[in-house]
Amino acid sequence: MSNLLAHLNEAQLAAVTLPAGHALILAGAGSGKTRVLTTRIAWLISTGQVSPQSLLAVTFTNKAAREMMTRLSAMLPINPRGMWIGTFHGLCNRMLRTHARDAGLSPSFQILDSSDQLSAIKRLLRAAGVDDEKYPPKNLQYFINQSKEAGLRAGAVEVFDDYNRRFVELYAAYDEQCQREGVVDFAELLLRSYELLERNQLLREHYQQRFRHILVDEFQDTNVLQYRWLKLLAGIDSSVFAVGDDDQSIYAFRGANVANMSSFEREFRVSNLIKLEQNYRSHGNILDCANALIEHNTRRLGKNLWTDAGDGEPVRVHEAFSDVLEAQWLVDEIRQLGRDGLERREVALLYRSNAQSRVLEHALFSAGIAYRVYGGLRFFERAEIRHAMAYLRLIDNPDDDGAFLRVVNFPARGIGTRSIELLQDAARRDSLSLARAAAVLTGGAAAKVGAFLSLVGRLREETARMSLADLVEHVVDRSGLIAHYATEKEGQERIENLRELVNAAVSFAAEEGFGSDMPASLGVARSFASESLGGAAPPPAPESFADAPDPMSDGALLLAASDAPADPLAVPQLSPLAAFLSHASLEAGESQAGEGQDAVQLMTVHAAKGLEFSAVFITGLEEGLFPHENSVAEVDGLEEERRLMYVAITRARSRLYLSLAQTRMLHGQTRYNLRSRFLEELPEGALKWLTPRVQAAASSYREGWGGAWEGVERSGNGFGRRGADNRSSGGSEPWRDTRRLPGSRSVDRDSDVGRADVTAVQAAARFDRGVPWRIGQTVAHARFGEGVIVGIEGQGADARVQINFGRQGVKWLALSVARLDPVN
DNA sequence: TCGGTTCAGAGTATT
DNA sequence: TCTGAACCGA
Repeated sequence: MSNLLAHLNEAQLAAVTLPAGHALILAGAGSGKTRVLTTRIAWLISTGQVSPQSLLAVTFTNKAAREMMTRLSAMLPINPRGMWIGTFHGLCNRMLRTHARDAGLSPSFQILDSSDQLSAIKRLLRAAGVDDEKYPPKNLQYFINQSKEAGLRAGAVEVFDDYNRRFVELYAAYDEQCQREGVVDFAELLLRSYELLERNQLLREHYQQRFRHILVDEFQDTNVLQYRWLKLLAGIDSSVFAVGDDDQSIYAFRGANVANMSSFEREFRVSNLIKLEQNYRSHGNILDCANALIEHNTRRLGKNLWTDAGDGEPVRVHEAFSDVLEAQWLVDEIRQLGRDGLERREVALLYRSNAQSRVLEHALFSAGIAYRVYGGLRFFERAEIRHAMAYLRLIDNPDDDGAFLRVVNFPARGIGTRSIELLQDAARRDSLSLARAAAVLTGGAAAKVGAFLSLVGRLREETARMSLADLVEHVVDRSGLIAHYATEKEGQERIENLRELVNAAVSFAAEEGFGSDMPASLGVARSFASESLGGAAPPPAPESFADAPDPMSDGALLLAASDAPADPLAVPQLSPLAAFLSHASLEAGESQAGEGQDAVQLMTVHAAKGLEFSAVFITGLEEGLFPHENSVAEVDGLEEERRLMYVAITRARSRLYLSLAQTRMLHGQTRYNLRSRFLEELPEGALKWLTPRVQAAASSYREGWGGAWEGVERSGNGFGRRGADNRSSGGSEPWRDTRRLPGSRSVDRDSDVGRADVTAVQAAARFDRGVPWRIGQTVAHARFGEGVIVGIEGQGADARVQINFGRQGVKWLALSVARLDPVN
């Protein structure tokens, strides 16, 4: 055990060995966060303070959960598989499977990923005859997920207008459809689990007493519902150990609520707050940049990274004329790093948005430098894999309409839209699944759909006693998918992927301890016989849960079973096939092969979170790009961008490069960007400019841009149609006022000044005329709260500003009336 | 049912 | 500029 705690610094040691009680660990970038978390678990177990069954650790990604388990099994002679370590969704899934009946679900419910969900919504809208122009499926999806993540069922969503009322109706209809089909979307996993605990006192108390220690990773990324779920799970005797970094909160846009950190501190009366500030990753100059930058944010919990590794090299800054030249410079620099002995995989190129990768890829490709781009299609998202999974889903559950529609005519069987529509009408009329409604069809359509159904039925029978791996292989071979792709020009890769799916099943079975003699459809969860999912007996609505928590229900018994450490099945009663299906939905798989390859790593800054590299290039440091123009108009948007920059900087171990381009091709237009304000926020002393640092930007930009600049001049003296002239504004450095403006100025060579240009220019003009507000500025209003100025119009007594108040909406306010106070 | 054309939109993303 | 989705004609 002393071994366990060796090499921990003082703060880490204190965190790891905290006595029971709630704790918040503010773990800076590179401060050994994961190490503290896993060592804490190992310490708790090895000192006998908690049994492995009485501990729950939750992360956001499967990768993080795996990492935790790997490290744990290296520290302790235990198998962490049976422990409650996993993602929020994974743990909720587990809980719902165990208590499916109490949760009003079939124990083998299937999980919809985002695109399954979107198809389900489109199907719903079509069935309901809803105008999808007026109610775009994507918007409804967003609405539903938002509501669920706020813990709101359709009945609980407040609406004030007809438009949103319709959304609520559709939300309710969507939930009904899911319930009917026995499927559950991601947000539902959490909400259902939350409701289960909330309504079932016995279950809640059981888990509250069971989980003495609850550990949460990346706490700053939790959303409202996840936080409430944790609150529900934590009993009087539980200790919640939350690890996070408010400065690395970069997921507000997908619902993360940093405020959970301070709520946690307050609501749990956290007495132990420990800051991990010693950084083991980066050299001093890099940390100086990170610290100085993040200082510009307000409302931080407060933290300062330090290292004893020395200053290291300066942070290099390079300003190129164009995006193409920026890429060219990167290539040269990467080559030089290679000559200095640095491996390719130790070099990362980071960018704010995916669109920026193309130029970089082009340059790397031309130079013959191996690279790997993160993101893109993941394994289980590939069309051929989705098709195969649909066959598997139908074998497991014939009532899965989504799966039915995906493959009823794939490979093509001559079943057209017409037949499908007939089928859907019948299904709706009699409240049947599509497969069950097929009986109503007549003629050729009946024969064709019948052939499909008997194919699925045959596959189900043939595989009934097969192991999971054999089943998957059988289905891949006999579904007709392989034969279909064999006829396609580029089908070979798809066939290989299908073979890979068989491999995935083999390793999944091995990991889960499914022997090759164990039938995959063990306890065949539902065949046509399972009426509970059909139309006849509707499953209990979630609202009815509270009725009957029978202390000796199946759930309670299963609970005991799952407590037994010897139980090889993490999830009782789930067939290997159903387990594989849920595994595939919860874990989309690797995005690309070739991970072991020695290649330069290209990714967005978001994707880089949690990673580290010897050399990091942060590219495109321009106003409008980074910070992104869309973010500047959002409440707290700029601060989130700054945190993003902070994350980017702290990825680097010894070498950090910052680069920008004066002109960039974006959306088919050449844009002329200003240098990112973030560069101005870094300490001069830590930087080394590789290109002349241009102080009086206007004059030398003019030289550098040549003709392009003249284009601007022609279109209106350089500052837009309204005639505001920077050179006549009288200031000694007129540019300084505009350079802080958000949005890049874009110029259409032939005609006129681009839209973004006009906005910036107008703002500049207003600024020059003494309107004391600028776009991007955060202001406070007595009634609407805080907002961000996104537009300025008019002058003097007529001046109006457009402000985005977030939830309160975007409003135009007359400056002569509204009282605004600057924030910051 | 497929293949070409047209059009809109273009920010970050895990489960 | 480029991509993906929607649409139309053969």
